[in-house]
Amino acid sequence: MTAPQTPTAKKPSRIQLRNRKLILDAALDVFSNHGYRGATLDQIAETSGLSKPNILYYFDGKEAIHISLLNQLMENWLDPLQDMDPNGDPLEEIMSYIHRKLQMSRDFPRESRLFANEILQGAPRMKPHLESSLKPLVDEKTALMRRWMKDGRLTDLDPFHLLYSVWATTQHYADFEVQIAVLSPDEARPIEGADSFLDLMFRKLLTP
Amino acid sequence: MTAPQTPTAKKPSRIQLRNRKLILDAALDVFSNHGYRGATLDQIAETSGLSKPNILYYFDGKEAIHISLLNQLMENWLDPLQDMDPNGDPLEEIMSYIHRKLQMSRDFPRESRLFANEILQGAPRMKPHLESSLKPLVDEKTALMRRWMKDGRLTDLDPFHLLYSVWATTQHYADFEVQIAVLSPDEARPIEGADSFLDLMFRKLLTP
DNA sequence: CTGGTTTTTTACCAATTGGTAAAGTACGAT
DNA sequence: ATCGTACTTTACCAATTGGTAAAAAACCAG
Repeated sequence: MTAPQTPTAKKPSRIQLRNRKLILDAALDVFSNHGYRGATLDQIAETSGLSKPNILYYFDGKEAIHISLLNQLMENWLDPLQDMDPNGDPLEEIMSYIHRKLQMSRDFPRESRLFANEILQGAPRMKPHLESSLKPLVDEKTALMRRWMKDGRLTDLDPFHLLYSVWATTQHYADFEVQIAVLSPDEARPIEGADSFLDLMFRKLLTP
Repeated sequence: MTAPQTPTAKKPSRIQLRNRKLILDAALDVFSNHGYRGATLDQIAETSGLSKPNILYYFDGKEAIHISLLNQLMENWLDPLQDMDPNGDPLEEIMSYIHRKLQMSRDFPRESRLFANEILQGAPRMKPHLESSLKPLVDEKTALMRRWMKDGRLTDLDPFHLLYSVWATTQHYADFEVQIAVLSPDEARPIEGADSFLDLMFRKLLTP
């Protein structure tokens, strides 16, 4: 038999587990900073501390690494929206979604930028995922919001644009971090300020 | 004397004018879709209809083309903010800024993505510009907004985060166009909907 | 310790990429 | 028409990039 390549083997060895993690972490660094085409295997090799052929022993190629990262990302990315609870209080459900999204921009900026890069460049490797995973979830949650609105428990709004504006404002702090760092007053902690600003903004929007 | 290279000559000929425009337009296409490192001179050559050496006759290299685009971009980009009038009505000044920004996302999505790509990748070629051009302007306009707030003519808010949220929500429609196209109901015209949604959102935010 | 398996290194490619030299072609003022 | 200049093409590089073959080293069950 040939090498394990993609998760082929039943029992990934200790070494395999460690090295895959090393590679994916380095790749996340590189891809999120340069985009797919701007990233090189040599950079990933150097960042991970492994040799290039060694990296290709664990992954089928550059694209396979990228796809692996995107798959991994998609799972965590959808979590907060998934958690929006039909039985909760509408306003508070949405507000807590917003806060979680902002937290993710703070804690996982590389992931946010990886995603932004992929979408910016036309989502060549992720469009199928968007259609198969994200769209159904968004359809479900926009329907939920519409029900809340019809029942008079939430201000009437286009739920799609509401989602877009949440994504835009929260992810902005990760994706445009450099710009924000240049512009914000030196003593400011942008994300902290964003938390209370966005809370105010969306509360006003969602309250009659 | 050697070739004109960078705007060296006093009188750019008709041909020079046409070809420079061809090149920059093609380069805008390519850079905005693939980012700096992902773009190739060959792609720009093919898109523009000129040969690669011919392109290098008009520009000093790949980087020079990119820089030229960014410079050009910066001018138009700052216009709407520049136009925010200290003598106008605060609420209407800000609202019309928002609408102009959204219009630009609709009419110049490539420019928006070029900018987003550059910032996402750490603004290696634009950070100086951000500091020298954008920052002073932002400082001026945030000061203006603060004056409006102190005079009780505008709701009290952090003017930086207000700006960030305007940029985020408007540019999102250009930068994440693919995602929005996948998610939005087939018959929807996203940007039209955005116009009234953002109008409502920011009016509510800026009104007591 | 030993023999097979997994992991890593060494030594390479072929293709692509940004860029150049120099010869050839078109232009436009006289 | 013609001559100097501006423009374009042809024919190349050298460096980088994704990827491979195969030997060498490390690992580990018995």
